[in-house]
Amino acid sequence: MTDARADLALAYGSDARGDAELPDLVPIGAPRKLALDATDALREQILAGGLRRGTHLVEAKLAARLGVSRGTIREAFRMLAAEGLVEEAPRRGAFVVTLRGTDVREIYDVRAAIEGRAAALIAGRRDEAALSGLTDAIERIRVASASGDSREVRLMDLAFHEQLCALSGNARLHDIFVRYVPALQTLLGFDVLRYESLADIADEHRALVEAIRSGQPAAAAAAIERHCEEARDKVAEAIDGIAST
Amino acid sequence: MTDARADLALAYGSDARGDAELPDLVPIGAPRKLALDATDALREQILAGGLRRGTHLVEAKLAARLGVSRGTIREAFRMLAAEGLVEEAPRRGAFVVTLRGTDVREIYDVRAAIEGRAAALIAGRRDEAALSGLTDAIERIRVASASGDSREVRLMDLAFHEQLCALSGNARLHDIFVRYVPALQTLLGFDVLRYESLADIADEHRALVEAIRSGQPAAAAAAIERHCEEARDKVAEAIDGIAST
DNA sequence: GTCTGGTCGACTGTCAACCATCGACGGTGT
DNA sequence: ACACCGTCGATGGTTGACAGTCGACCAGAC
Repeated sequence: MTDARADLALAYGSDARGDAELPDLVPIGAPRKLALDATDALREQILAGGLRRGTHLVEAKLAARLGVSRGTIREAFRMLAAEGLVEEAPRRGAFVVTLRGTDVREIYDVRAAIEGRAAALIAGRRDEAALSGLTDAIERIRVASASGDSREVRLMDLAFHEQLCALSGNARLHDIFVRYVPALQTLLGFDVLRYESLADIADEHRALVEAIRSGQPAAAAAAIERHCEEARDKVAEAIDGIAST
Repeated sequence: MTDARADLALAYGSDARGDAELPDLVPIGAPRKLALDATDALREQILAGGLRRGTHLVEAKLAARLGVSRGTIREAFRMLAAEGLVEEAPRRGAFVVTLRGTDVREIYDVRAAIEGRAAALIAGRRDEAALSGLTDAIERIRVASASGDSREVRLMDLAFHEQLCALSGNARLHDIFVRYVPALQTLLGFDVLRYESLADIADEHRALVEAIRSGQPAAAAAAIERHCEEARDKVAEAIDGIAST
């Protein structure tokens, strides 16, 4: 789980975080399990669109293709299921998740709950370090939007929100975020809805950080929640529009 | 996962819920997987205290004892890990979770986030059916407290909070609640902290429902959050007190 | 006496092969 | 058109085996 979290973090760019490693070699990477590699491979395929929504994932075939045993694939399925990328139907197998408008709405409401709380925690603590971490994240959004790369902007946007959860100091909040959100975000394909103006994004987030900086947990939470709810409504509407496929 | 949810619900007494089954045989239970049985068996053992915190769970031994194969046990481990009852250390195995004060605090903050939003959703929807469902749950708390059975009161208390999440209409909020909370609650042993007066519990929850009934999402959320935070501080303090073990 | 190095058993991670059973599909008979 | 039936593919679960690691123990070197 910890590994999955780290991977996802990397996946959308927080590798650039300011973790300035201490003097020498300290931690040594945790022993990597094969099942995790399999999970990554499958996740990548799904998110990249190589496996379309609703696809039936056949254990044996994937095992053969990835060169691992069925047991390992099963393990990967379970992790992906926990991330919400795959649904398992007893006796029928695993399927690439199909998202409906209600799913999107639900997940964004979870986001509102989780991120709102995270913001409140940081605000209540008047955590300067966290605030500067968030400011850095905004800077990365700004850079991305200056370059005009809309996909990168979305990644950095998402990274900002993950930072928020990570910096809350509550590992479980962060866990939940990582488990539910990035997958969804990527499934949506980065272009369900278009920004009016890329430049506005950074400003919008700056306002959020200001709300947190105010030191009033309730206000901070409210700001983030509103942010999530707006996104929820826009995205869900867009999805419902397409869902007629 | 759905099954696990149902089981946990049963585990703390919502079997008494008002689901009055329709006429005849309708649903037929979903095909039950062996791994789920194993999960239940282990969970029960852990929660009942048969397996003490920190115990190393050895795959082969458990497999033999439960009469299933190692693969099945592994699957069970992963589910328990998702519920937070077990920690998996790569190459070293699975261990019964050891809770510290910070863990408790984290989980109660997750509760505040989740339940706060659930309350806000119900309030915003002015959902009469949900309100009456919650009222029923309170009634069960009252009955339990009248009987003086403090353990039963705790179960019904927890059931109330699960109802809140379930009735929010957001399955994912409910999922998160079920995954994080009941296990913790039970791990705490039902008696980390004593109620001053059992009778107060029902009243306290009645106030929560009134806040929801007001129809103001923010107020409803705030009430629940405060409720959770108070519990958090009390319980965490109690745990830290004992932790010197 | 403590630190180093090696041995050994225990356990996990993974694989391959196998079986019973369930579900979906397609053909058949009515 | 519809219900029945048999086949085929896939899952759920088992067994047995094996390499790599971890942890503990033991013995010798500094």
